[in-house]
Amino acid sequence: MKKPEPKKVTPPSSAKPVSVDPTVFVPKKGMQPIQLVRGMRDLLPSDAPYWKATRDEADTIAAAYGYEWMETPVVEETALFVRGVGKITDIVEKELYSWQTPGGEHLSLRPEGTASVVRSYIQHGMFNQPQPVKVCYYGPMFRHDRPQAGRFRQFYTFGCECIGDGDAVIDAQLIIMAYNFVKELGIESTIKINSLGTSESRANYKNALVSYFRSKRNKLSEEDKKRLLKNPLRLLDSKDPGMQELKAEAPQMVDWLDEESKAHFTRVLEYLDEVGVPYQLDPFIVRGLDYYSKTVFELYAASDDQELAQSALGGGGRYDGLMEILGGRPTPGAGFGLGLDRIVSRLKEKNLVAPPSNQVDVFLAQLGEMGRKKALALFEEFRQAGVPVGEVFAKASIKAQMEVANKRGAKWAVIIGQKEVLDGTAVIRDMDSGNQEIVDAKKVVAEIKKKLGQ
RNA sequence: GUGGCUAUAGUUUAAUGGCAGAACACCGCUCUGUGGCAGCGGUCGCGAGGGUUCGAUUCCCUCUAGCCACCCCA
Repeated sequence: MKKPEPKKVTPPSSAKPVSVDPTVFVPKKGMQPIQLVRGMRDLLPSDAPYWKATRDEADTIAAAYGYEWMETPVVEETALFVRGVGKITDIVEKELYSWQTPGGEHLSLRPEGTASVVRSYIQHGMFNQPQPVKVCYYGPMFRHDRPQAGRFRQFYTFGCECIGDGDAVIDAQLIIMAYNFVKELGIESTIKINSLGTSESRANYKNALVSYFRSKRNKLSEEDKKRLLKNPLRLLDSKDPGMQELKAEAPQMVDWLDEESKAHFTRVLEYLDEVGVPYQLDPFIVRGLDYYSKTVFELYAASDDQELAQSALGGGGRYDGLMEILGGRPTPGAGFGLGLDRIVSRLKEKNLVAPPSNQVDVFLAQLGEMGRKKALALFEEFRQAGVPVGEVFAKASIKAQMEVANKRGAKWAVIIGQKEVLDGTAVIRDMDSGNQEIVDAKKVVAEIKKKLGQ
């Protein structure tokens, strides 16, 4: 941890002695304002409706499929991710935000959600609950990747995990959920799906793959040679033009799947067919996290959306071995994570959500200190009566307040000035016609309710 | 992390080796207890640092950030 450098303050020599508190930051002229940290971003009020729509849909879909909300901390022991996600993965090797505390703990900001949920499942003995345990979460993840459009160092994920049952129907239903989530928001997507088999069959396949590519080693690019050593499965995803021919003749994962994984995969696909959720088999989907087994899938924005950068919206799969890796009893699990930043940016670009609105039907304006006091109290009356009212009490001039009332689309303005306070009345102005009527201050709320048809 | 492109007001942008302009937005006035329309006025800017030059927003270098491709994926 870096300690903040103490601020040095040197008083000008000619100045008369001034007592300067060195712990107080003294602003200087022409000082640069502090900027966002690289890869971070502000979610502004103008984006709020899009995030709200996304959040609401997440709640709706989770509830519909019987998933309960939970939240794990943003900070975890580094070991959780090293063991869970895998030591030899990009996420852990180069994208983890890690540090050591003064107390000597090795901590990291979470790069994904599954490892934490599984940790929590073990720690809170959730295996004693009816299985499977179905939970969802919604929150920020951190990866120290190079930022780009649609790729931030802090990004938001909606994830669902189903732990405690290994049936293929669970894999299928998770995929259906992810697909429906974006579909119901108005985004067409494509599912790419593959099976990695069990860790044994995957290991066998990996060996076959390595020996195949080793024999062609001289034809590999430098990047691919590295992959051969580190993560041979990723060779299948290489975009190196010279690789296409080699890839075509390479051993296929399907041929190395054990019988059980093969049957499992077939059932997943059958279930998807049954529901009519479209998918593409893609042997190159291998996922960048080590914990996956059997089913893996990724969700991409449909082709007409691909002019937008970063079309991958999310992904997931089965992780039957993860529980043991993290020290729990053998328990199957499966889940997915969806990138909300990317989903929100599509909602915006396609105008799928009503733009931000601060419209109100009724606006409360005041004049003079007495009027302001009365209006402040009247505002509370309206609020308790459940009538949304706009106000800018901070502005003194009636003119400025009427401007705001107009901007916010108010149909009626309620005006209280000195005179009204003394008379115990209020003015109700029809903003369309400009007609005004004077009513008893005690009856304003009822009167407005009547006008609103409530 | 590697390579490339870019950086002018809150936003979208124009021009220029010699005073940096516009539109929208914001604030105010015309209208001192009343909004929309109109007219007028105002605030705010060359990402940071260095170099070349009489003079740099403009040319060069470094840094920073964004974007694009790779790497990966959310």
